[in-house]
Amino acid sequence: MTQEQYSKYSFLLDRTARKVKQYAQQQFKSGDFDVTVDQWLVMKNLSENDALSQTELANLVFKDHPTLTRIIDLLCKKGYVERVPHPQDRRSFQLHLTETGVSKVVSLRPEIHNIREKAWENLSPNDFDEFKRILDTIYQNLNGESLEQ
Amino acid sequence: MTQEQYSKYSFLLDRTARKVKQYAQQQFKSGDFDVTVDQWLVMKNLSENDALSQTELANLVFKDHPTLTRIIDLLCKKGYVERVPHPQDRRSFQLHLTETGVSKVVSLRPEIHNIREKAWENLSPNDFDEFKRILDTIYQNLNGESLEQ
DNA sequence: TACCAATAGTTAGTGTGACAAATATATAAA
DNA sequence: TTTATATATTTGTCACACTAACTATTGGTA
Repeated sequence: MTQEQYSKYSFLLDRTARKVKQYAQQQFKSGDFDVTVDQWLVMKNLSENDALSQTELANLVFKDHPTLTRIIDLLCKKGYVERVPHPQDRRSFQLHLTETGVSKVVSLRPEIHNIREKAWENLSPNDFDEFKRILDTIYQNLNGESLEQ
Repeated sequence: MTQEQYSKYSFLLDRTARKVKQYAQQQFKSGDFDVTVDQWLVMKNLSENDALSQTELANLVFKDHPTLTRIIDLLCKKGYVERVPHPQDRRSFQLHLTETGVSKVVSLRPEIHNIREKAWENLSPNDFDEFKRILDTIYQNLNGESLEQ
């Protein structure tokens, strides 16, 4: 394997990830879901874990704080999420889905599963295992680098 | 494999791709490369194919036209790329690297290979083949969908 | 108590990605 | 020639990623 190849694999990874996101976003749009792919990810996690702080949620979805702040802003505007002041710590909020937000998650969940399925056609169960193992290896190779410096 | 899993794999793919890009960008920054990861991709392709039009280049790097226009704008400002009017077609340009751009590519190429290599540690040659096959399968599953509608 | 470091979250700036619409030019058809 | 259609690029808008800088608050420590 020549060094040149490493850049090609990085490119391929980026290209495919963008395609997967773009495809999902197009389907979200044509289905009038009223949320983006990333907004959905946030709502889904909130539906499974109530009263998270923004920092806890950011760690769950692997987004940085400024990005999450804006996504939460948008979801609040849309009426799907509320920031509730933390009873003890005035710096932080407890996030939770509104009634509207909960029913949105319930109604979208099965549709989104169908959309996500499309990407994984023509792959075997073993392929999924391999794929996950390789992605995790790559992630770990690059993670924690900042601690070593 | 339950339906729920498909979303998890999509998430894992997105997370890893972002990590790979973020790691490279951090290294670019700490090395004072004066270009971003995507700007580098564009310059590398221009160094291998001179006098491309923006459309041809966009197809090579899988970016849409507005995105490429803005990346080229930035590279022109930095003095690495020039737009030369096409001799026959006044709508389009022939892109080429300036002298400065060429020497930038020459000097950065080996450093970037080292950076890219880091992501692929602890993986076997067979893993690379599998990874490429799976990524290509996913891409093809979602590509051309717009033609079928 | 007063100070100080750490933490939670926001804001600002830049770059990128996707999409729609606009402009200019080229090419083909009537 | 005029019209219609296609192509190349740009502009505008919204969303997301990352960095750096900032505010407010907390908690420990002198």
